Amino acid sequence: MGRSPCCEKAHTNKGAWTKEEDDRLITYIRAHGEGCWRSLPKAAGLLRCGKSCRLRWINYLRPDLKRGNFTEEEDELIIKLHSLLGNKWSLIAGRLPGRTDNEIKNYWNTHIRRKLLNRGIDPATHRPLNETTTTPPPQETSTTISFAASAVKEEDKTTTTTTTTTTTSTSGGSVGKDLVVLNPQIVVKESCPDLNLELRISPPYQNQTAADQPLKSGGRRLSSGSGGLCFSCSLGLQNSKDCSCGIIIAGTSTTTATGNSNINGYDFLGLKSNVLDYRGLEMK
DNA sequence: AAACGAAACAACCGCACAGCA
DNA sequence: TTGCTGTGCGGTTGTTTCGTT
Repeated sequence: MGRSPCCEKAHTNKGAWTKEEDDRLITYIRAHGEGCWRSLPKAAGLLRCGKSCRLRWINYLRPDLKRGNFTEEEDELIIKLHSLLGNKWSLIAGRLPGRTDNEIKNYWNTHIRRKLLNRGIDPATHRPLNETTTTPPPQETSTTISFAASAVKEEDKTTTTTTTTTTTSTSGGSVGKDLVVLNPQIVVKESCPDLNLELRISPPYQNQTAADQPLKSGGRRLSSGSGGLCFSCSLGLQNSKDCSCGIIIAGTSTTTATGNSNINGYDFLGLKSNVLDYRGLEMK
């Protein structure tokens, strides 16, 4: 028995959305909230596929979207994130408030790719173009963000650590990650100075926001950047006045409100001065 | 002003993942 | 354990807009 189609294609509109359709969708979601996309079109009186409604809402109708041109800071941030994450547009979007994965993907393909090529950089590998024939691209090798070196040093300082190394690989571009877990609340600071991409394994934080709640079902949402930290902290912006998770910084380590130690504190892209405004961002 | 090509943007499609019965 | 379902993601395609001749 095959899977039922997400919608009755014969009776659904396709193509550009009309103002009336947008209004219907907005009105319905304001009244009933997001979710249950399959049944939403019928309930909202829309002749659209549920997936289409979801896409329209997420990419264009959500009230927290930032429209308009990308800034130079956003450009550079996207480039850095792409060099580490590959074509993980949703993850990249998660670090750019008000931007959607689709928007970033399009922007990458139309602007940044060309920008990098003009700089003589291969947009796929982030290496100089004349190196790409001799050096395998990161997607296929271990452009692993190796945290092992710093982990060893950190390990010297503690006798109760366990080291877990995981490497993930995906078809679209892999992100190798040596994740060193010291205890359920501590992840060793990676040696990469620019980006805080740590994944935490920790008990649920009591003051979770809606965005930190687990998915009701399905999806591939990753938990990086959540796990009890506010978004400022997930970006390494613990000094930010916008920090809302109660992390107290002491030197190069932090202590959370629950008393757990945290390694942290480097200047994420030099953004401790809030070059980018991440206020109000919710991880998707 | 018209034709054409390139660029930019919007939307669709197929697949993968996670939750649940 | 397995299959179904709902949802999210990345790649691709279609459409519109802009610039040039």
